[in-house]
Amino acid sequence: MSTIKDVAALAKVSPSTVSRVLANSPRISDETKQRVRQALEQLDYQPNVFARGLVTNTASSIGILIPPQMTEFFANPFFAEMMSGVSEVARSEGFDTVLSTSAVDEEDAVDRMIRGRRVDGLILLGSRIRDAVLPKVAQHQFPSVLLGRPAEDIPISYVNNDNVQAAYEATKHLLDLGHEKIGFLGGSFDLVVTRDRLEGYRHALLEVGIEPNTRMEISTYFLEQGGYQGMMHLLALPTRPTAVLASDDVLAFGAMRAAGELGYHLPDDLAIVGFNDIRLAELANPPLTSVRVHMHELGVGATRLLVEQIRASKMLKRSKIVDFELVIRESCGFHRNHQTSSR
Amino acid sequence: MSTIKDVAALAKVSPSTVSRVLANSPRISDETKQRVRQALEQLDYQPNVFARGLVTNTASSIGILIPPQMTEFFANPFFAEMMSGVSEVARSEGFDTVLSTSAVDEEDAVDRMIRGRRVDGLILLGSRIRDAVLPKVAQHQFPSVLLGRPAEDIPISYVNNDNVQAAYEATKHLLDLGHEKIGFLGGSFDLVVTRDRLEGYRHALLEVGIEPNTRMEISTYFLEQGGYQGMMHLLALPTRPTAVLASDDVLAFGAMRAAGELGYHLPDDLAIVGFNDIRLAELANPPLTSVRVHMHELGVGATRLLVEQIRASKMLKRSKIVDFELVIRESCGFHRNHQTSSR
DNA sequence: GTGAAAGCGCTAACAT
DNA sequence: ATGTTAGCGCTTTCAC
Repeated sequence: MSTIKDVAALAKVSPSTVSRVLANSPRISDETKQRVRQALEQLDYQPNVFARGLVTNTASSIGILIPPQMTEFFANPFFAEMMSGVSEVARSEGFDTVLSTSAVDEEDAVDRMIRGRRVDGLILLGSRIRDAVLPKVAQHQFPSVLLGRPAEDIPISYVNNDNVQAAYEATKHLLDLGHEKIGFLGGSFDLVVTRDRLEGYRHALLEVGIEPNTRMEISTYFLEQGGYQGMMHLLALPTRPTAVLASDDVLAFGAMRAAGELGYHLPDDLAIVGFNDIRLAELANPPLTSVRVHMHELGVGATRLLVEQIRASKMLKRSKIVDFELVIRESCGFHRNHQTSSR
Repeated sequence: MSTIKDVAALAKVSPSTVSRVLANSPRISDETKQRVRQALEQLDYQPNVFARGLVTNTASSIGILIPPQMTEFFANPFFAEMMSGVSEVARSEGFDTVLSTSAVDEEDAVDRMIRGRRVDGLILLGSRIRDAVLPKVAQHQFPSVLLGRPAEDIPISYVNNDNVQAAYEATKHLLDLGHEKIGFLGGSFDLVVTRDRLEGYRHALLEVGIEPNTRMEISTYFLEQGGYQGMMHLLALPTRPTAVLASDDVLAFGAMRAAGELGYHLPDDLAIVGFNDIRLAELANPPLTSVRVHMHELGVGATRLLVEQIRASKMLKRSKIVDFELVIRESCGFHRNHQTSSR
């Protein structure tokens, strides 16, 4: 393993000169650069990231903070697509991507990442009410981007969908189809995304004079199994919903399975709308109407915002709202046209 | 940001004593430990990973090398589940997980990771014929585990399924159902996994006296769209297959979509078997028969093997074959029983 | 335009 | 049981 000294010796210059060539300093003569580069090549030199990091205080890597509860992170195609966007931008900007899964103590994980200087910036997933991580990064003024939006007024950059409006439009679609008993199937009510979608859902109902019924609003865990259980719950109600807005396609799939097992037929007996429009939504039986949120673009946008902050070496408060579209398929009636409503 | 010196000053000891307390050295008196720990706490000390890494030459992190072609990495639930296994073990063993996506030059990425000391070990994905990365890690004697098996005889640890046997059994199942024209839908023929599954498929055919027909063996890209195109190809053949073995559930989904669009009805007109048994296989229409490969366990096994090598600080040649099961569902006939055949 | 020297924060001999 | 010292490999003043 050759060091900068070895290169220097071979090129008959000092280590500092090699370092300058590495940084492509304009103050080094072309001739010397040539010679050093050749030595670099010959010794197949690779800089030691620790030595470099120790002096520059940068890690050339960004962290993805996966909340402890989010075991579903890896299971959900939503996150996978988002990650592909993150990874794409990170790589092209010269950053590695570090996954931080903090089983137990999330705050501790943040500390390790930030203060241990392991990463230069953080992408935060899934904000919740009274989130402890957000104030922490804000306090440290650590470059960070939230995927979602902060619940409280915390100065942090974020990339989000307009979830209130999206849920509003999706619910409106169900109302337009004549449904009056519409259920809501979401993740934890502590999650901002759940709250926002619930708000949009309620708003649509109220607008046409339907009083939201909390019995119809189910909070469950973000997995197929959660959707299954939630749907069983909804269908057991004295007056069951004829339509359901699921806050995630995977929940919708679970709901469809529950409905199927009990002999309900979609879309005749029951309409279902999902969220995220993962690739398999189209392949479900029947194909699932879903709100497309452009997951890849969310990841790209978040990472761009993050890199910008890292370059400026400070926390910025910026935000970006990514478009959505309601993709209408057979799961809530045979409107064959791929009608979209965007903003 | 407090350093070890600050802690030392506060606790009125030397930096080395603090370092020893951090490492929980038995040679430090309980009294001193107490005092140092209090100082640690008070200053909210976090070790600088670079300084530590520079001297210990360890990164406390493992890398996942995602091959350039594998854009499908993130899109495929297979990898997501595998990652959850990796991440689980890594975290519990005190390692961070670094994702390395090398758009262009994979060998270069390996160099950066290995020689830049960015990670202590590597998990390699998707080996292919004449893979350039494998010899490289072997030459460096760098702790690594391949997910799959090496094509050539390269001394490297790996975790794999018995893909030959799995494809054999899956094909046998189709033969037993009376099919004689069976197509194969796989990824690149350069991939060892494709070759192995193709071998098992051919073996099953030959065993009952059917000569494999290369026209029936399609190589496509590992996405739903690839499965769709491949299936279109197969169905356009003069004598179309009545059954298809897909080397991935996502391919199978694409194949199902193609069949559906052309008006074929599963399982009457066409039987399909997939690979991996991702969660959504059960939810497809009809539910997809698939070879369950225990993706999570593959990730766990690979990471355990890797950590072992890192601890031994050398490359080991060990391997582990993870069981598979053929999970029979409606996509190839109504054998309702969840019959499994394992080895 | 290039070299010498200091120092980033930590660990690990080597002392005592 | 604890302190002193050197040094990991690099960047960056400060000289010249």
